[in-house]
Amino acid sequence: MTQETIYTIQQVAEQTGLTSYTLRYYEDIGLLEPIARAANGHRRYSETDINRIMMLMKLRKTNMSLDDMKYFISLYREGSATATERRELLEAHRQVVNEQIEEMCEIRRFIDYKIGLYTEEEKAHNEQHEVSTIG
Amino acid sequence: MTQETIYTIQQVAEQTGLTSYTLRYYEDIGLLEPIARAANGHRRYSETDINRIMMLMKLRKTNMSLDDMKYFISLYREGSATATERRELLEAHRQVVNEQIEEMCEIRRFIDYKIGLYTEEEKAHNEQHEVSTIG
DNA sequence: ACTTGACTTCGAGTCAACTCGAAGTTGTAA
DNA sequence: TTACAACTTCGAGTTGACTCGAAGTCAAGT
Repeated sequence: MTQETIYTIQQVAEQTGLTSYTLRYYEDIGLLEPIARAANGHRRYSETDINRIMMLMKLRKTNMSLDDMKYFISLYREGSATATERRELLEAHRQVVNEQIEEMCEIRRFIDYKIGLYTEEEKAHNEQHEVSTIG
Repeated sequence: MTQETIYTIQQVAEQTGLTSYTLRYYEDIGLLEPIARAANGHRRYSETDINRIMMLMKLRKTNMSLDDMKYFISLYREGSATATERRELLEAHRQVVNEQIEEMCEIRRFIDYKIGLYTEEEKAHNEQHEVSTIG
């Protein structure tokens, strides 16, 4: 039995960037398994818990809702029988992520175009300024 | 003076995918200029209005807040003197968008990795199933 | 003349996702 | 032993971004 490193809620907050409020909230709504407790009742997070949190953060950052994440986690709890459905869910989500990336790239091109226009506008403005300085 | 095409709020809603509620809301909070009115007081959107809306939607989709968009628009109203600041804002936002894209791509790789694991898990599960079927 | 339907304003309500505060407990440090 | 900080639970409050409904106006169609 290997001795697993454990973390306090504050340590996890620092590591993940989530607040302790959010960590308790995620546990309350069932996104995290009930976290192990020290003798005094304080939470003690394992590496496994941290991994789960990291995974949730990745899904969150790609705009998956907490409800959808809850559903995914519920499948996870049901064990290996749900592996196919989980894979299908992930595949669907990958598609969503792909579309988001594609859209962002398109918008980036738009922003580049806009920046180009502004650069011209500034040039015009500066020339205007030059004239009024000269004239 | 060229005759510009004009649109009703419903037409704009259909074109943009925003609701008429949202269009009025954006105007209320100052993201859009006061929209021109027909004799009966109904809004009549110009191509210029539509372009502004499209731009706002792009910024929104890249997670710019309404408050930040309001600030950008306020600079826009102040005219060509603010061109430099607007360009700088857009450049900063492009950076934000770049980081979002980068992060999304990273998460996509993670999802791909996870899908790989599930595919293996499914294989194991199926072999297990085979054994119990045979046994 | 009258109904229908799309609009108008304005204030209030909703929703997701946190975020916080009060009141109480516990372990360490002065 | 007493102060202090970090935790605990639980319910309530906040924020951002809409979303809606009530009450009224107006033009067009029957």
